[in-house]
Amino acid sequence: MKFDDAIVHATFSSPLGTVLIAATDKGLAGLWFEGQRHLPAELTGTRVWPKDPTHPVLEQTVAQISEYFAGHRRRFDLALDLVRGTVFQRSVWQALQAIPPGKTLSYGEISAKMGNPAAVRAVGAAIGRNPISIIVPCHRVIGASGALTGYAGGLERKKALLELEGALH
Amino acid sequence: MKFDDAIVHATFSSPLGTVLIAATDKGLAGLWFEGQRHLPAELTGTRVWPKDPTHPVLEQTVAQISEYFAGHRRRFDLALDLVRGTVFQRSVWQALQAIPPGKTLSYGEISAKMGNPAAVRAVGAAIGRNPISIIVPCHRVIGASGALTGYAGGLERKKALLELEGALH
DNA sequence: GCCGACAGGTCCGAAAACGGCTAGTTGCGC
DNA sequence: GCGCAACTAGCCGTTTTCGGACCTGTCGGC
Repeated sequence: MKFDDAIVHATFSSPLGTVLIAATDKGLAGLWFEGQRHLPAELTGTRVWPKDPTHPVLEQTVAQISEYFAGHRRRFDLALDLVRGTVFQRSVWQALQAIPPGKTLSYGEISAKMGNPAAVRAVGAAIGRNPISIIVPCHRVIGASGALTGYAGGLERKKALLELEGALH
Repeated sequence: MKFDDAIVHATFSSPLGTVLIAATDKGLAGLWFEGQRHLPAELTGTRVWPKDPTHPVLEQTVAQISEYFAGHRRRFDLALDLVRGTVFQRSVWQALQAIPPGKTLSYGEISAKMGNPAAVRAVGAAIGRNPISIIVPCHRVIGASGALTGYAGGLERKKALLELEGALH
């Protein structure tokens, strides 16, 4: 995944560990947990983005995420910069945003809704590459059997997020 | 067991407890005691059949069963819809209808009559799935030793039915 | 470029488990 | 010896369970 536009980042701590966020002038471009998988190359490599905690989008993000973890917010109001990724991935991420808080869907239901029921594994792979955790709610997708099945940030975090939203039990 | 055709149901009370009956336009399709085993999924699940106590077949059934329990009737004159079930099950249910009231057969005798003497346990399993109790007289089949051995509606009911028909002692 | 791995799910066949049994064999007590 | 209970091992259709095969888009490695 490439980030050609001017991009800045910041970090803050959450109940689920340190969180790194990145934004362009178009909006929030990424939100990753510490140690999660499928991080963009810029985060693991030598080249880094400039740090700028005063960026308006990043400040809004920190505020809304804090409200979210405090249980005072369920939906987010943020400009998102989701230009990157393949056509297929973007359509998956778009489908994710249609899942309301407190509800879950299965990978199969997502692929069916996208008109390609057989692309279940591909959907799983694309969800795993979702750059904006929590806000693009990839954690609301679980296995058809009800098992949590996987999460780039670790199953513990997925479980915690779903419990926070009241989607379990 | 599937019930694809249009089907309606009704309930009535008998000396042996509440009875549920179901019918299609082809005839009586089911008669179950309250709480008996091997109920069709439609009765235990969320999906239910429409209720229609005025259905001709159901009215006839209620009338004839009442006469039966009053001791004024031994044979039934009803159209039966026994299309469902496997080939083997249907042949077993057919064999049951050949047992006259007041008489009993053993599971082994049934399987022998069907030309497959070794299929005794299979016969027992099929009899347990008989959808139309009383009228398809599964209660007239007892163990080779004379023991009642089993009944989906409970051994007490089996015993009561056989006593009513004068098949005991 | 080709290959293999994935945050899954469906289908199909094989295998095992499960019964409303029963004849045969023990192991008792008389 | 005899009778009776308890156990056993086959019997057979059905149901359930389980394991592969296959599908699909991307990405990382060769």
